[in-house]
Amino acid sequence: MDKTAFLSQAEQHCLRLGNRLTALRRQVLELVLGYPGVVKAYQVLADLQKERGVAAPPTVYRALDFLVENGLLHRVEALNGFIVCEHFDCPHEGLILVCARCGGVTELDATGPMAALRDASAAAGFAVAPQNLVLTGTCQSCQA
Amino acid sequence: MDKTAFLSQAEQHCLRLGNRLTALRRQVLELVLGYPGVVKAYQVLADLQKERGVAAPPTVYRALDFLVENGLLHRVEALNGFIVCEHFDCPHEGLILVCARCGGVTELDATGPMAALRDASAAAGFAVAPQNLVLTGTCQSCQA
DNA sequence: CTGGTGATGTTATAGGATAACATTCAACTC
DNA sequence: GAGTTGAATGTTATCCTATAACATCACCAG
Ligand SMILES: [Zn+2]
Ligand SMILES: [Zn+2]
Ligand SMILES: [Zn+2]
Ligand SMILES: [Zn+2]
Repeated sequence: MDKTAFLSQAEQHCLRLGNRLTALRRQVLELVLGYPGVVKAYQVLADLQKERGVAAPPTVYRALDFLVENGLLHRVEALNGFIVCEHFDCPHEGLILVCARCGGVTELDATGPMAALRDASAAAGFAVAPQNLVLTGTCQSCQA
Repeated sequence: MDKTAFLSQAEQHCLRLGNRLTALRRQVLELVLGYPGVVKAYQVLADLQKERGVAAPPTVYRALDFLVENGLLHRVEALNGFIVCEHFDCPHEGLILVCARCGGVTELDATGPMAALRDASAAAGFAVAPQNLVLTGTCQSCQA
């Protein structure tokens, strides 16, 4: 999907959820889209400052939080970063693989393994909520 | 296992790995043991300062890193915290279940499910690094 | 116009982690 | 015992990440 189409669909997606993809939020999403993999909040902030002149942390954090809440981004806790979700329109439990060396990201279907995790947790009385799984490691091209 | 026995076994465990559980490291481990769930580095730092008078962040971070490397603690990335590993003597990867309602934490051995995830990822050319899995959900007592 | 609501701007600070260098300690050699 | 070496710890400073608190603005309904 090309960038323009993605942004357009993202806007529709937000509307369906009853939220607005404002100019600022759209700009932030566009900046994140400019990276192949994981982006950090302060990186986006720096980019935003180049385009707008001024911007403070809360500006970018609020936009990023909005995008995460609306399913357009995933937060990668282990790396203090964010990645674009390529298929925000279909509800999914993705397996997100993040390369620790190049920052590249791959999403796999993890239905089977997730079910196994859910079963193991249920046996301990714990109800696992729907969520994405983020694993770090090394991608194919970074394996020496 | 009671605290003294745990510390004693932890010391033996480190020795087997060719490392030393020094007084400082032991003290930090003891402080973490004092908490039922997730502890943060700066909380440990504060405790350490109460007991020693002075202590700086690197002191506690180095000790925590050592304990993680030796399998006595797990780092919970998503929460910027650490938990004690109750079964450090058998190699495993933790499945850490965090209750969204009460904040309680349970650790399961996720070696099996992790192997499944690793296989699925390997099929995509991705080498998953050893790590803990953090899942959110609802614990038994919080399920109404 | 006016009040209310959501979004954004602004300032300041809290919270988490590490770099770089100095010092001390334990163990091993001579 | 003195000297040497590498690991561990102390110390200072700084960077990165994230949010609190409050002010302002844009928009729309009444
Ligand atoms: Zn996704
Ligand atoms: Zn890579
Ligand atoms: Zn464990
Ligand atoms: Zn609970």
